[in-house]
Amino acid sequence: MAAGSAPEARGLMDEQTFLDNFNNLIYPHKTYLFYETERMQDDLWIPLDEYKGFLQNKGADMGLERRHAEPIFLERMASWNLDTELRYRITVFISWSPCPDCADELVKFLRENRHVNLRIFAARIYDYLQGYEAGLRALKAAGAEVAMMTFQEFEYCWKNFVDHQQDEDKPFPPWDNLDVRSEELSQRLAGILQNQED
DNA sequence: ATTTTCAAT
Repeated sequence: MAAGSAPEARGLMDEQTFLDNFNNLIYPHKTYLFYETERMQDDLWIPLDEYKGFLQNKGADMGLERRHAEPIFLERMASWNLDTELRYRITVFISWSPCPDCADELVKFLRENRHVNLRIFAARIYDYLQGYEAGLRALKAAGAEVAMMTFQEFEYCWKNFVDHQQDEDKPFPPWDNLDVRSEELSQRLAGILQNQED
């Protein structure tokens, strides 16, 4: 894609939207999801830039049907018609971890698409709905990697999915207590994933 | 240990 095209067309998010929605200390009422795709070739993962970008959940505003970010992503992925003879790795960075229903949908996708590996990094744990722990465990059991975003992932997204306009080398500005919160959430997630009861 | 949770008021 041309370097001069609009940020949105290149799959880039503006800086403030990123900082406002991926901050792991606050509780926004919306979800953003970055995704990128790689294909296995000669034992190496080759990035496929045409399958890289981001999306947001759809709200009840404008009379639209409410949809979580994950079904929108699954629909977008289905439209790619990835070659079942090849091996793909899709990495998702999502501001809220999948709810139980979305986890189930992702699990179903993984069962039906064995040629796709899925890695999910979440900024925060969405624990509002009953059964969220079982949903996360089901994702892991289906072969997905599930982890919390740490400084490394926040910085990665900043560099790879955020539009910095003139200042391409603008460093990621971490918020206070990013690391402390990330560590807390990682410990919580580890406990959830290790727990056997469903 | 903590909570504001893919809104609605």
